[in-house]
Amino acid sequence: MISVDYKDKRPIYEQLAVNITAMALSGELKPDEQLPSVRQLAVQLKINPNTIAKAYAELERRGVTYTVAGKGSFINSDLSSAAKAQQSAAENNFTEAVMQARLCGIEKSRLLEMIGEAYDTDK
Amino acid sequence: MISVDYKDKRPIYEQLAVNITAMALSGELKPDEQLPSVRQLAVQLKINPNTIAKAYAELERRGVTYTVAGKGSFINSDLSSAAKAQQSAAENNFTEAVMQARLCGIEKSRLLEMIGEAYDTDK
DNA sequence: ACAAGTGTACTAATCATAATAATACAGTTA
DNA sequence: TAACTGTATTATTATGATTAGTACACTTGT
Repeated sequence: MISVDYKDKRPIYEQLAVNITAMALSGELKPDEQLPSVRQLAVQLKINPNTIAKAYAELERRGVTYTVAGKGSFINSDLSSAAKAQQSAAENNFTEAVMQARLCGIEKSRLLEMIGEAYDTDK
Repeated sequence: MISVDYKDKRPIYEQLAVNITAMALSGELKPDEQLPSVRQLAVQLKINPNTIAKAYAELERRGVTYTVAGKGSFINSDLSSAAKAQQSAAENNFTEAVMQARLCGIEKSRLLEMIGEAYDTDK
């Protein structure tokens, strides 16, 4: 389900874009499946339609969706570029986390331990 | 050297706090060593004294420094609480990065590879 | 043709945060 | 006493996110 977390410091439109991208990549949203309309989702989440529109514009810019004038926004069938971008971002994030941990004096063996746990966590 | 990066999206006062904390934990700043004065550092970095003051207040709140009225701010000799907080944050960040990577379909073996490289990087 | 729905565009107003600016104050030091 | 310390206060500016309201071109179903 598409949702928004107000405790999250990221802008709402960014949360929506990331959220929907994840749902598309996981298959929870199928290729060519139509997203809820801007106005409909705005009512559902009780936020401004312009914020939804901004998120949808971002999704199209990132290659996650395509737009048909007068019809709506749909999940792209080719998500390879979005998937690559996401993986690249995740790898950068991971590398940064490793270097940060090293600077804190965390041993490499400890990181290896943590991977074992974190990688198999449900969530 | 204490510095500020305007390309960084984090607030200046936060950058300063993190920067000085890292210098204290690495030993680049010794226990009981006096930090540059609010006004002096403001001139040096060409930013407002209030921004420095905010960073110094944060550092004291986080247990990195102590303040002597009329004298200045000094590095705390006991940095264990700050070190623990920093390590805890780094571990959380690392765990998040691992789970994000897994969600992107990155194999565990790939992460193990990347640790080998990232952990030994200079920077 | 018509009405209702789609995304998009535009301007304005509001709000929160960061940063600047200019003082002022209490304490310390020489 | 003079010059320095951190701190506090108030006001102002800048920026980004969000809200608000409106308008437009397009598609769909009647």
